[in-house]
Amino acid sequence: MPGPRRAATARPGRGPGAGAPAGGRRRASHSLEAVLTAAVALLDEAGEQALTFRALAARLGGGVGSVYWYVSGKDELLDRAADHVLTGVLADSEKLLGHEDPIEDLRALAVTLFDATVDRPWLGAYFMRSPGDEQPNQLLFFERMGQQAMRLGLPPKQTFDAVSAVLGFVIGTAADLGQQPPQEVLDGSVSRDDYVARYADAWRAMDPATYPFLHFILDEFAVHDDREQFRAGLDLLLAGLRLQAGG
Amino acid sequence: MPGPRRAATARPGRGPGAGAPAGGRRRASHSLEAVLTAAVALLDEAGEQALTFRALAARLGGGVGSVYWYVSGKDELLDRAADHVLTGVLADSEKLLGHEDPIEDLRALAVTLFDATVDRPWLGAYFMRSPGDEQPNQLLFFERMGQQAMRLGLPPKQTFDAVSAVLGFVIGTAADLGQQPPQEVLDGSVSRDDYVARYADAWRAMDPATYPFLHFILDEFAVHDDREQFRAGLDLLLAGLRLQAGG
DNA sequence: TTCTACTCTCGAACCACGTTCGATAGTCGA
DNA sequence: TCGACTATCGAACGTGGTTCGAGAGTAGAA
Repeated sequence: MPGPRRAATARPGRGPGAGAPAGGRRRASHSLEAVLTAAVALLDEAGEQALTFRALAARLGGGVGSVYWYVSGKDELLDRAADHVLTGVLADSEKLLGHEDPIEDLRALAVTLFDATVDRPWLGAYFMRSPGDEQPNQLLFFERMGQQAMRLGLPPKQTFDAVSAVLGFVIGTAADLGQQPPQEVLDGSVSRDDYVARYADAWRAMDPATYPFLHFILDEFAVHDDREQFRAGLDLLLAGLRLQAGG
Repeated sequence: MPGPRRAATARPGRGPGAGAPAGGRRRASHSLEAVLTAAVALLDEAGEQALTFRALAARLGGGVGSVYWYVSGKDELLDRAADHVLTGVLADSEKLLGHEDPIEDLRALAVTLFDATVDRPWLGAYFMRSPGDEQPNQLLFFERMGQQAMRLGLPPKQTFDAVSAVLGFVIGTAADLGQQPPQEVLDGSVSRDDYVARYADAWRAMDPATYPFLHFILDEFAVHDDREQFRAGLDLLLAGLRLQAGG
């Protein structure tokens, strides 16, 4: 077997990816950074199914086999790609902290994470995958949320439960959203509003006697905003937490 | 193309799958029911990756192509399989309703759904997938939860948000759990406790100064129970909801 | 300079899987 | 007996993950 699994340090040879040296050369030169950036680009542009080793190699201007020098397989590629974008999310979230109320900081972290995931449906499914060595930022995010939760002065168990709950809620809601757009919405051939409206119409046609709830919320569903709905749910959860913290 | 997409009624020909008629016959005889049952069995026994059309056909004692008469492809197979198990979950949950407090009913539904998913990690990822024609039970579950929520007397928007939040939380936490066991735990070669303990040890070795939260909850993490933790989070969410409902 | 060792690239080849398609068996009603 | 329709079957195709061995490029030792 080859010798992958190296640390994420810079390569010794040439400068990473982008810079093109003077003399023309045949063989392409990559780096973990370049591989992950290209992978994320593919993912963002056309979704999870678009990320294939062949497409990735083509984008890097190299051969399929080369990618395997940096990652052991597709699982690790996805894990690292997910963690790669988390780097930016983590950095953005730093600036939002510093409220006097720890729950406000918790809310800021949750919202930041959620917003990042709404724009990247593929993220949802992968950022809680086995928080091992390949996903340090995931662990860092967990830690960061925990630090805010600790300020509530609750015992370890309740603090742990609270952070897990918030994280689970963020991931669940985000993953949920990410799975819905089938294909037409991604293409732009059908707008999101039309897509939602189509569902609303289908519900409208169902029997109101057996589906009273569906009809009760029909009009709200037709105009609902995912981000706003997430915030509403988060507020409920945080209200419960505040209650538990006795304040 | 063949003529799939038929209603889920019984076949006319022979009795479904199991029963072996008198005269020996060459060709196998299936049914949507048999296909879904076999699919769920494969999924339960060895996880999502074990469900292949060839494995499924072999289990049914037939050819690969036959399965395509009942489902249009793998996506629909998964959707229908997920909805198939939901039938049972839905039935079980019926018995648990009838509390005077609607929030207790809501809790019962959430817990039932969660418990069903913990035992079937593959479910988590699939039961919120495009609630279209292929997943009637999903919609029914949504409706069922909504009916309880309506009893709180909140306006449509808040009722809708509340149900979405609870469902998102259940799915997120369940999916989260389902992804963790890598392979060793499924084989039984490594017990769940050992698996958790291994993580705890890894955390213990990290710098307490940069990871204060990790160390704060370490001991709790080592002995935590997933079901119990889910309930704790659900309680927070429902407490927030009760607050919103005004008592 | 030459040799050697190590890092990294490359793409053909292999294999598993989803899916298609045409052939064909079984069954029912005319 | 003859269609027409329902179902089954498996060879074959295309795609995508993964392996492997051959080699290019570079750095340091001899």
